[in-house]
Order: sequence, then C-alpha cells, then structure tokens
Amino acid sequence: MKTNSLIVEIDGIDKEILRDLMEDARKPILQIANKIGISGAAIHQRLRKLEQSGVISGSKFTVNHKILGYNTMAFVGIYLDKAARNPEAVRDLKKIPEVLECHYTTGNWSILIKIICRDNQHLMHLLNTKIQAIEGVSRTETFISLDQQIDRQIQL
Amino acid sequence: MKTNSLIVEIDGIDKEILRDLMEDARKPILQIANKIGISGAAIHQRLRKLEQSGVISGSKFTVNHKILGYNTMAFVGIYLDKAARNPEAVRDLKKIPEVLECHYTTGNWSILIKIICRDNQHLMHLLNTKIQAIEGVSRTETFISLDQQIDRQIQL
DNA sequence: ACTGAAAGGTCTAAATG
DNA sequence: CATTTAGACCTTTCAGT
Repeated sequence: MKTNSLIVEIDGIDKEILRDLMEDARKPILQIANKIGISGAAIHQRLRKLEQSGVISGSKFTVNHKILGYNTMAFVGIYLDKAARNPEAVRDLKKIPEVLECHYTTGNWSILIKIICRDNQHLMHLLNTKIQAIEGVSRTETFISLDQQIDRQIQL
Repeated sequence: MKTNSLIVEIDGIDKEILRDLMEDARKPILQIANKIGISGAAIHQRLRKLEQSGVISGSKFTVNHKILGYNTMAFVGIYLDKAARNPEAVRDLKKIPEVLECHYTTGNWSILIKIICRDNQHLMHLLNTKIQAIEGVSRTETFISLDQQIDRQIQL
C-alpha cells in the first residue's frame, strides 16, 4: 500500500512522455500520442497529473551563451567568515545576474556558485568588485570551465 | 560596421520574446504578441531567425528530482593521473546516468562533475564503484549540495 | 520587417467504456 | 485510466505591403 508518499512514482508511459518533452518542450502532443499508441487526451490527462504532483517543475527555452558573447563559465568556492552569514550572502548573490547557480555545500567552502561571464576580464571584475565585496566573504577559489563536456537532466 | 561577427546581437523585442519563453517554453505565442504589440506571425519570423542563428539552443521540460526520490546533489572534483586522459574519462562519465554536468576545469582538478543521487548511500556507491573505477582517476573530492539556493539561466 | 487570413493542430471538458 | 467528440483557442505559413 502506498499512501502519503513524498516520492511520486511514475509509470513507463509517463516516462516516455517526459523523456520526449524534456528533449523538446514544444514537441506536438499528438506525435507523442501516436508513437506511444494512446490518445492525445490521455497524454493531456497525464501531464496535468504530473504537474499537480510536482514532478514537472516547468519548461524552458534554452539559450546559447556563447553566441550571445558569454564565453567564460566558472565555479567559485566562497569562504564566509561565519557560516551563519549564508542567508545574507545568498540574498546579495541573487542580485548579481551572472550568478546562475548557488549551492550551500559541505566541505571547504560555505557556498559554491556557477557564473557566466563575457570573458576573463569580466570574470575578474565580478570577483573583485561584486563577489569579494559581499559582507562576510573572506576568500574565494575560482575554477574556470574550459569546456563543458556533459550537460543534461536526470535520466528517466 | 559589423560583419561576420561570431556574436549575435538581439534587440529588445527578441529579448522580450526570449525572456517569456525561457520562463515557460509553452507560453502561447499570441499572448506574447499581444503584450508586445506585434502580430503572432512576426514572433514566428523572429523565432525562426533566432533558431537559425543559434541563439536558441532548444527547449526542455524540467523535472523535480526530489519528488522522484533523488535527494542528493553533489559536485565531485576529479584528479586524473594524466590530464591527457580526459577524453576517455569523459566518455566513461557519459555512461553514468547520474552525471548531469562535466567540466574540464582550471585549478586543482582535471574534471569537475555535478551528480544527482537518491541519497548519500547511492552517492557513496557511485563514487566507489563507478567513478573511482574509471581508468586514470587517482582521487576525488566531493562536495554535497545541502541546498540549491539559486538556479536560473543567463539574464537578457 | 510586419500583417491578416486560412488551414491545421492543441487543449479542455463532458460523456462513455 | 483510456476514449471520443466538439468547440474554443493557438500555431504556422504565405501572399501582400
């Protein structure tokens, strides 16, 4: 018996639908329906349930940074003088548009962020004038991504 | 004069369209058109150009890992005994479905990966039996993301 | 570069198996 | 859970400006 599980279980048909839409959010529903062998309305019913249960958290167009002139991606480990300053630091990091991800991590740093910059000079400027300027930040360690070789979602 | 630029410049209308679709890939084009004050056909023309120029790299449904039972996200810095072994290591990492990102980085490590696991035990198992087993991997350093506080795309 | 119109696809809801 | 149907709405294309 499964009651009140926080974990949602999905069946093979749900997986097929999601796999298609995770690859292309605008893929026609009827195309998926024909491939699977059920009606379009059935797919819609399932999608509504997946949304209600929270399995689907949204859909996004993805944009190619490099073509827009953003060539330098980097990870920055941030040391805070007191770990308790985390909420204020995150609040300030949210205001920096170049910050794409921010994680509260175990290990040496208090915070690990992923940032996207036009070039190395832009990165240096960000580090020196924005990130190091945040109250409580004592030191940072930067790792530039020379090449992103894998970029994908969870596999169903 | 701008000729043969590798960087594509986009105007304010393109930005508005992209901002909407980066938030919700299935947002009706006509809704965006009415908001901006141009016809749906004009939006389609612009989207076609943005696709052709490579600005739009795709669209994706995003799935909530936690609801599917994947609760542990971690970053793993990987030391290779020879940096030249990178291509084989990446080839092997691609075969591990839990690996979401893989970056060739400057700094201490040769490779930095982001992985998603069910729990800490699953993470340990992955590290011990899959990642450490890759030819050329000498050592790893793991940083568990206790909380992802920012997750977004580049801002236009 | 944008528009309007036409044709076809998508989505929802209600009734049914 | 799946299906069908029907109407409303959305997408896409194309000739025209």
